[in-house]
Amino acid sequence: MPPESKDLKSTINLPKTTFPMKANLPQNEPKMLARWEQDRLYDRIRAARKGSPLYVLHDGPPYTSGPIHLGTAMNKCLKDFIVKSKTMSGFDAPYVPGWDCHGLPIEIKVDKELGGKKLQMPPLSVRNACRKYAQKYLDLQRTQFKRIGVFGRFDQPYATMTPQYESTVLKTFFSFYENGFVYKGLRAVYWCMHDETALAEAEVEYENHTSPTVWVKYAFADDPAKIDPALAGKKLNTIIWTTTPWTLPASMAVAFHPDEEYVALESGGEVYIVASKLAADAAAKCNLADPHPLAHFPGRKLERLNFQHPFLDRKILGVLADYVTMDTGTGVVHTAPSHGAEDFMTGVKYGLDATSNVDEKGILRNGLPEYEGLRVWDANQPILDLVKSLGALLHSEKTEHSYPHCWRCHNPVIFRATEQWFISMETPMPGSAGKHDTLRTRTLSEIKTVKWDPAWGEERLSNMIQTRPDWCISRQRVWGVPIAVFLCEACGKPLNDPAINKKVVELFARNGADSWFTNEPDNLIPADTKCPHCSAAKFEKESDIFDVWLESGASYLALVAAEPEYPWPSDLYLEGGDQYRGWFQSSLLCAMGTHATPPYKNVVTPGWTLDEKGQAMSKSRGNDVDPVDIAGRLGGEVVRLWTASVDFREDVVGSEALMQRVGENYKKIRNTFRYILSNLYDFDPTKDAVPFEEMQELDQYMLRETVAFADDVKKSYDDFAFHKIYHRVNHFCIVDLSAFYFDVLKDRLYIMAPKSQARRSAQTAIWQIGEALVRLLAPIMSFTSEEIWPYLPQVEGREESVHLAHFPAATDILGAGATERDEKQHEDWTKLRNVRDNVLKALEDAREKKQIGGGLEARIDLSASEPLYELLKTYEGQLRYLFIVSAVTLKPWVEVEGAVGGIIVNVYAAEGQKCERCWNYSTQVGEDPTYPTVCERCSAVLKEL
RNA sequence: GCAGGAUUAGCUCGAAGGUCGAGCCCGCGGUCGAUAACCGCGAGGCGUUGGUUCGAUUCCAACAUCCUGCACCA
Repeated sequence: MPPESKDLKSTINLPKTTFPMKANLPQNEPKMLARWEQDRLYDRIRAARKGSPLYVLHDGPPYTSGPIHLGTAMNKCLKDFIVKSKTMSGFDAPYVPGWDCHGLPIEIKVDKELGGKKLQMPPLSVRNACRKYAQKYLDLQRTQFKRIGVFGRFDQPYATMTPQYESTVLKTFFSFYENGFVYKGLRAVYWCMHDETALAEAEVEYENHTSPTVWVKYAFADDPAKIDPALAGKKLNTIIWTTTPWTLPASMAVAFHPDEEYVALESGGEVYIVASKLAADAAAKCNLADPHPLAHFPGRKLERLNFQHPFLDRKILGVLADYVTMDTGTGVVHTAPSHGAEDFMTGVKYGLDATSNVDEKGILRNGLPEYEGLRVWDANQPILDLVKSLGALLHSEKTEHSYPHCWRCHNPVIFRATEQWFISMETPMPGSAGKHDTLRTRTLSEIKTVKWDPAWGEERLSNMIQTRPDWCISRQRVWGVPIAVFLCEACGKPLNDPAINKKVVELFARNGADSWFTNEPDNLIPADTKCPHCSAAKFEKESDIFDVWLESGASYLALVAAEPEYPWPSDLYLEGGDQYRGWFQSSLLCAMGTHATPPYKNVVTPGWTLDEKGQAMSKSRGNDVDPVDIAGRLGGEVVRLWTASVDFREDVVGSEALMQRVGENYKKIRNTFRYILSNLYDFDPTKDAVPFEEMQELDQYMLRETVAFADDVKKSYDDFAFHKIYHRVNHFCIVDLSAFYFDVLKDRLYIMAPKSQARRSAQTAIWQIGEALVRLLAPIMSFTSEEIWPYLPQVEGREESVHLAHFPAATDILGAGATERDEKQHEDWTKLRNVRDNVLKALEDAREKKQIGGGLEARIDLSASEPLYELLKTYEGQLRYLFIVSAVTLKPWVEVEGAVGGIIVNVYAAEGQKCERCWNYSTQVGEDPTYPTVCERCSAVLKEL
């Protein structure tokens, strides 16, 4: 029964699928997540890869004081891409997320919540409040990371506030301690005398402050001829300049720049040494009448010569320092090692006394009656008066300048030298060859064994290790791991007994670091223990806690302690560039102290997240993009795809507009899949698949292109070049598939008899393409790949989840036995596609001239020079389908003026009638009386049906 | 100020000592059998100034702008 003309449409194999065009990601992703959770997919992946080579990416712990931001989201997505791609490459790649829970920011926030109550609370209560706070954000961040599709051992993460972790921190410290790396000593730190506490640099804010500024005469107390013969017998002085007169009692040295020129100015019978560049200014300020230079010399001439303190019986040493600048003052810097960071360093270098005579309340002690017992600010004027009365005050004025303030109480802070714990960078390594084989030098040589990506990381970290001071690991705080060391009550010296240390580590492992607060020394120290220094028998507990960097630096040590089969070193660390100062460095040092090797084989550094103007993204600026918000409105997949779209090794731009754009792109990829699925509705690979060698050549060519595509993508996964994958996938979907292959294939898929070899060949190809593409995209588009997975034909042995599957190999795509590459075929088809582009351009010209509308309304004459003509001749019968026109006539080459690329395309209106079924034009429409409105090709198909 | 990095189309990127290029966006058109789709065509660029070179967007130097970390000091 011949179909009526209106029923012809029902004889066409139009695409059909229930795979929705609209993704509805915000609604569907949470359902997918629930399913994964219920199926315990992460555990099933572990089980599936058990026994495969391990690949351990060790997670850097984010800080638990707020929700995640775009940078954190990107960081986790990148790690997820790596873990999933390694998994699909056949590795056993576990991922244990971690969190950094201790430290100041949390303690400060909790302080604010507690208000004045904190002072009345015992440390354990404060710690409990902090723990609750940290746990709250750990839970929040965990939910947020999962929401963007990150896979990992989320039900059993590592956290720096767990007993096992805390004991590892302490054990790591003892490893340093027992090997002689640790000492306790003075150091100048920021000190808030209002809050009576040391401050970290991050807790200091610069605000304007008005200070008295004084120019003070320091008499020279050495032989002037040592500087220059011209000065012999002169009454010599130098002039210092300071904005903190209260530090003068602590003045131990005057610093000169080694290479800057200084001048000795004679005026009123005395001689003054100041920097040449500042001489005029200093002479004017200090009212030096008629100054004239006696000698010029570099600052280094003054090293280790003596001066006299203006009001104390103390020799002041001439020292050299590179930080002396020539922009303000006199070029001579009064140096009080107990009250300045740089002064302190200089003091260490020259062996100066750094004892602080300022107590924790900021009151001067052990001083002259004029200022004894006064607060530092109140001492300024009396000291100034004292200096003046001795004739040493040459000038004074008020200066407004930027000065560090406490970020909590906003009072100005001071530097104050206090006892701190240090890890010395100059300690010889255990079993070392000599004293030049120190923690610093060995670390520097071990840095070279790590692969840094980008490569500048090696230089950057080396520079930092090269110049960094000893590591100050103590903090006078509550929320952290206590430095669990006993101190002799009599002499104050620490007890370092490995047996006792071990006992405390075990205690921490059982009961957590809180047990340091609940146990008294007597519970932990054997009764007969005596101080090795003074033989006293009474001990007290150290009250400082560890720098949090020491804690997070021990993270891989903690993980390996719990998972002994994990490799040392780990395969990869991946964190932002700020971690060269932080985690990369502290992890490296902790590993050096315990294993004498780095904890990582590879270190990768993503860039910073910026807004569309190139400004750093931050919540306080209000230019941040919230990944959780994007996930809620556009989908977690969009956050993932955005992460993949940018070159993460550089600073990356994130914005609403970019997310929208990526979302558009997502639709394109999704539609490509939808088209594949919609043409497989009647395809069962076990029955219908066509062997490679029997496939149409276009299909063979496209499958080989797919193999090349898969190779590129897999290579890019290995290189962590996700943005290349993003662009390669786009290109493949848009240019190779949608615009070329699928467009050409429509005719064959729709028109040919459903079970015809031609159609089955095409279906086999797109099935394999879909199967390859879904796997290759799974690490990045984890939600959508999983959604697509069951829509593709189910063959036996196929995994339940795409995330359990492997990347496709060439034999998966082509079938066994097919040659992976065919250069001739590739070149031929590249040329054919080139000709196609020329034809499409010619069609567009004809369209513009209103000669044709759709391509099928055209027939074309094509002529080409050799050897292209020969090639076209071979494919002559296929050309009309390749170009999607109704007819192609191949003509021998004739030399024509203006022919481009050896091709001439002429477009004409197609001859004959439009076939009502396939829309091609044919002169034979109507020849078959059974089907009078269709072409010869369609009538043949219809007879077959 | 010190250390490290960046600058290519409106956006995201790729390549290379020899006329740079892709996708998206945009404009125009086609199609109405992937339709909250699909196809084609078009427009559009190497931060600035020097140097090396036959030739530089590429190599070198300086400058500018931006990012990160450190130092911001007497």
